[in-house]
Amino acid sequence: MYQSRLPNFIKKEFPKDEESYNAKILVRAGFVDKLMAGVYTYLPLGLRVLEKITNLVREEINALGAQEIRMPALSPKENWQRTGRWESFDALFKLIGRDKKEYALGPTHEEIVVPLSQKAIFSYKDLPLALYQIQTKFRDEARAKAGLLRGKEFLMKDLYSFHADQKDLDSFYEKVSFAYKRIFQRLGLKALKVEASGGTFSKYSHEFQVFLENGEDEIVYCSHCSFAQNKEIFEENKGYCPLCRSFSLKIGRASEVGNIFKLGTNYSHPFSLKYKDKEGKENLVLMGCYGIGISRLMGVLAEVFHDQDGLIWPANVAPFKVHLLALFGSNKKENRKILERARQIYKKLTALKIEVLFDERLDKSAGEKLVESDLIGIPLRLVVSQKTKDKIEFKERKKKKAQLLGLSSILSKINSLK
RNA sequence: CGGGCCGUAGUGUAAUGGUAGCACGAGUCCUUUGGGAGGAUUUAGUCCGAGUUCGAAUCUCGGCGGCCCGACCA
Repeated sequence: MYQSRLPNFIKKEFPKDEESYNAKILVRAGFVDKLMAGVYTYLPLGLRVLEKITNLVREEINALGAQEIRMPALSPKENWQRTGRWESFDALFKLIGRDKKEYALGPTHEEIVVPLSQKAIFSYKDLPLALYQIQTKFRDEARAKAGLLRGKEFLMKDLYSFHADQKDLDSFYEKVSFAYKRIFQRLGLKALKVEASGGTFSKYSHEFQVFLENGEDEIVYCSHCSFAQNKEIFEENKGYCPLCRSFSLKIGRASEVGNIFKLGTNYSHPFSLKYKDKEGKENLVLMGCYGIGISRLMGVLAEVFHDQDGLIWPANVAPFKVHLLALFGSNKKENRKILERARQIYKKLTALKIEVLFDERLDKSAGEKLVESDLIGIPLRLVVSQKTKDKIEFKERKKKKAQLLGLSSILSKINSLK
């Protein structure tokens, strides 16, 4: 991609109306634009990151044998009345159509997926079933906060599973848990699996929490064993770990990037979602639901991976793998050569399906290009200039030192990045 | 939803109640080019509404909006 084609949303200063780091840097570096509190536009660079995360999540969820669907964001009041959540779901966005009918904008989709699955679940032979979607969610939050960490409109992966018996639900729940661990691991995040309240309907739940200064949750965990609980359910004792009994309990702030629930029959019951077993007897379907906040993850990644100069994206979600800069001098003839060399490199890399952002802009100074490159945070930077002669300067965003290399050794460096 | 802080060109900032200024950006021209280049020139602003006052960006009230703390967050 030629950088001259990118609309330039990069700012010289941090926005004054944001305080959380992820909001400040993502706005400044031109990844997102704020439309209103808790609602952001994803600009070209930001959308690329969002889709990288989306695809990574999709891969792992597909590997569970789940089927992707896309449910509507708009849904009728009746479905929500059926479960009582028209009244009880505080953050439900409600609207009225010209037909005077009332609708909800989906904050989560149990009310939609249950009647949907009813059309495909009749017998024990139709189970288990797992459906998921990656879709924009709406929640009328009392307070949007911390940039992408809590928005009124956000991207979420929501998976719903359907089972004939508890054992099957339990084993699928564990499989999802492992898939989640893989997802966060691939994103370079240390996510702690934490016991949490099941909320109004469910007794059991686990959250996946990433330690962050400005995370919303407080986590009690043991530095000695695997004990970890959300502070909201932690019961005070004499200071030792309830699991391993060592005095190694710690507390930390974290942001919830995923959660998994065993819903049991809480949603199949109001919709009478049943299947016939081998004896022809009708039973309620057991359900689980599993969410990952995709856009929140993008905010968390910005919070975790940066330095004073800007973002440092992990390679597998970076908007591009390589940032190729052509730095020009005063000599026009020389500049033409530099541009030509850079263009050759760009062509070779793109022919190898390597994603390259090519800063070939003539009207930007070398300094500005370098500063912007650091802000954007693409993992590898290549520079062609008068200084590099017939070599190419290679630098990893996360490292201090650059080195001059030939194209072939640069190619092997890029390949080893993966 | 309670509390606090705050709203000035696109961005970031200044202006005792007394001429709304500066920098960056953007447009044009020239010179520049390895860490946000320089000159010339143009462009663009006091969130909205009322009040106090000879005079309001500044004081008062109301609204709207943003951030933060808390409550809330199946």
